[in-house]
Amino acid sequence: MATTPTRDRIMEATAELFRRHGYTGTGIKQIVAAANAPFGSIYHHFPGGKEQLGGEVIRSSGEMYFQIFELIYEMSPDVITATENFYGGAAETLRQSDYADACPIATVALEVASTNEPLREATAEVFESWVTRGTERLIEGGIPPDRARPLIIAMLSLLEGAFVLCRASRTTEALEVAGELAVAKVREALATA
Amino acid sequence: MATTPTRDRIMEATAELFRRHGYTGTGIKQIVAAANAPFGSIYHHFPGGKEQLGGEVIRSSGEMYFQIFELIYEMSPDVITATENFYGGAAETLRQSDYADACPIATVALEVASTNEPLREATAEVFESWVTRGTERLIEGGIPPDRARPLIIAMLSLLEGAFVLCRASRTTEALEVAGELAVAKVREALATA
DNA sequence: GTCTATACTTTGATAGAC
DNA sequence: GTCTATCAAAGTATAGAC
Repeated sequence: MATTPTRDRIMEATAELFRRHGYTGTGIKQIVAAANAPFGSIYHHFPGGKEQLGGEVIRSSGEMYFQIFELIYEMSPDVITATENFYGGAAETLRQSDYADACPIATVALEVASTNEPLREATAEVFESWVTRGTERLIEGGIPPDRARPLIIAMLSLLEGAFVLCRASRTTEALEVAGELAVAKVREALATA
Repeated sequence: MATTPTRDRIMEATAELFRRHGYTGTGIKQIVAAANAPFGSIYHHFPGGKEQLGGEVIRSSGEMYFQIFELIYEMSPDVITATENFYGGAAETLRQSDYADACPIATVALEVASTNEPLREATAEVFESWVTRGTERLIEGGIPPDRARPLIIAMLSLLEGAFVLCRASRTTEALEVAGELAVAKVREALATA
C-alpha cells in the first residue's frame, strides 16, 4: 500500500470492497477505514457522496479489467490461446483470492440494476465498452467482422455466469466449462474466415 | 395477493425484494411493509432473523425457478425447442418486468459469496441442485450422459451471465445470443448420441 | 400467534475547527 | 485539504401487551 494521494486510495479501497461486499454492503466508514483516510475526505473529493464515488469506481474498475483482457490478447500468439489464457487466468485469480476476485462490477451491476439509475447506466456503459472494444480486438485477431460481436457477447456471458456459479460453489468447474466452450466458438469462428 | 398465512406472505415478499434489491439492499421494515405483516412476525416465524429468512427464501426461490425449467421441458416436444422456449421465456419475462425479474438468487449469491457463509452455502446448494437435476432432464431428453453435466453448466452460465448484461443494458441482446448458443450446443450434443 | 413500542447500532451526510 | 464531532434516518433485534 504505497502512499498514493488520498483520492486514489479511496478509489482503490472502494473498488476492492465493492467486489467483495457489493454496493449496499459497503459502508462509507468501511471505505475510509480501508483507505486510511479521514471521514470528511470522501465528501471533499466526492461531493456527490456514495453515488458519485460508486459511479467513478465502476468506470475505473471497468477500464482496468478491460486492460487485463487487452494485455492477455496482445501477449498471446493467437486468439485461441489468448482465450485459453484469459479464462485460465480468471480461474487462477479466483482460486488465489479465495473465490473473491471475479468480475469487479457484476455484483454492483445486479444490485443497482433496478434501484439506482445513474449507477445502472455506469455499469451498462462499462459492459458496452467491453463489447465494442472486444469486438475490435477479435476482428484484429482474425474473427470475421459479422461474427465478432455475438462472439464477444457469448464469451462475456459465459464468463459472468461462470463467475456466479464458481463464487457460490467455491469450485472452478463452471469456469473450465465456460472456457472450453469459448475456445471452441473462437476456433469455429476462425475456421469460417 | 390472496390471504395466505403470514409466514408465506413474508417469504413471497422477501423473494420479490431480494430479486430486485438484493440481500443487503432489502430491509426488514421493507419486508414487513410489503408483506402487510407486523414487525414482530418476522422474529416469530424466523427466530434466526434476517439470515434464517434469507436462507429459506434462497432455497424456496431456487426450487420454484427449477420448476419453471422442468415445466417448460415437460411441455416441449423435444430438448431443442424446450431450450428455445426457456431462453425465449426468460427474455420475455425480463422485458415485461422492466428488466427486474431475472434469476431469483444470482444477486444474493454474488453479495453473500464472500460475506456470509451460511447463505453462500444455500446458494451453492441451489445451483448444484439445478445442475444435478438438469443433467437428469437432459439425459432423459436424449443427451449422451457424459455430455449432459457440462452442457447444463454451460447453459446455466450463459443464462446467468446474459442476465447480468441484460439487466444492466436494459436490452435482451445477450439473452438472444446466449439462447442461440445454448440451442446450438444442445443440437450438437444430440447429434453425437 | 398477532401486534406495538422500543432499544441499540450503523448508515449516509453535514458543519466547522484546524 | 485534513480531520473530528455530530445529526437524522434506517438498520436489526427484543420485550411484552394483547
